[in-house]
Amino acid sequence: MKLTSKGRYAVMALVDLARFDNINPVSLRDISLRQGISLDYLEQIFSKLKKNEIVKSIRGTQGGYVLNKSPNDIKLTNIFHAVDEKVKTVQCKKESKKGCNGKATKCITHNLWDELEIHINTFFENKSLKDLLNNNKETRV
Amino acid sequence: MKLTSKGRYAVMALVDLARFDNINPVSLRDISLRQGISLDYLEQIFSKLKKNEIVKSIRGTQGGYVLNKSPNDIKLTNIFHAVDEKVKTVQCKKESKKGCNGKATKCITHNLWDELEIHINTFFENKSLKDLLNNNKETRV
DNA sequence: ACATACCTGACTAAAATGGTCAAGTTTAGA
DNA sequence: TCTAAACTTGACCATTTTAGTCAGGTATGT
Repeated sequence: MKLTSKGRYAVMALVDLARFDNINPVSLRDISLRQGISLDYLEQIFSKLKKNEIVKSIRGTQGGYVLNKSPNDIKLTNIFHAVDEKVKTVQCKKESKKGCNGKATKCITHNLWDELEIHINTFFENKSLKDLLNNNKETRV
Repeated sequence: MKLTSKGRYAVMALVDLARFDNINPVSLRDISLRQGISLDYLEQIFSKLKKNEIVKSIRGTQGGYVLNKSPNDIKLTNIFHAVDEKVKTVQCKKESKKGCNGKATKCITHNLWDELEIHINTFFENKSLKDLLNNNKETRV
């Protein structure tokens, strides 16, 4: 079980964005430089964040991205969902013969994964961008 | 973020084993049939479970595997650890220029992943095989 | 007009995943 | 003692996912 870097980058980029978007939109180029994330990759990520209305884009010179909601209203759940970083515990193959369906034992551990999923999602639902901002204020240069 | 089927199979197999090992050792062939898991794959998994002293093996005809501890003492943490199903949230590349080390911002989200890891591991540490057994008694045929 | 910045989609190398296959060794029981 | 059941080990492999890169765009402020 692991967290992919796409989800990680999304969070890092948004925290970065949240810090700097007070006055002007923030360009991906700046985020790329500050966070050490490939610009091309960032573009993919922000495309998804935009589709999910987490950020707004402003084109042209001096353009960039801006948060579309207050940091307090952007939960980690939203971010991960936007970039397809799902908490997949188990897919008991939907139509399969084996696994959850066919057998008498019926995927003994089914309940377990449900519980785990809830456990993790609760964590993400209770964390917002704002929490991360506060958390890191002292490390700001 | 996802749970691999290796970890899932390990748990399923051990629950199965725990149910049937009262008198005789349980052969992987039986588990394979009951749970619909490839025998060859089970062998890989049990090899690791044995190295981690979660099960014992008995060779020869009528041989098989037996739990090495009481179900109450086998936590999910132990199982996942045995089959290398780690909760990896983030590796801030150890010696890397980018990411956590070089930059002034210093991996803004570091604390977050630590918290998450603790959150998940707590869940696994508090779940034992016995919990799963009780949980599923009613579904037993 | 032109540089800056967003936008889009195709492509790809490398790693992880989810196994299979082959060739054993050990031991109970006929 | 012979043999079949069962564990043991390690190599191998196809597919999928990941983590990007590349190559083109399009929009817009100055």
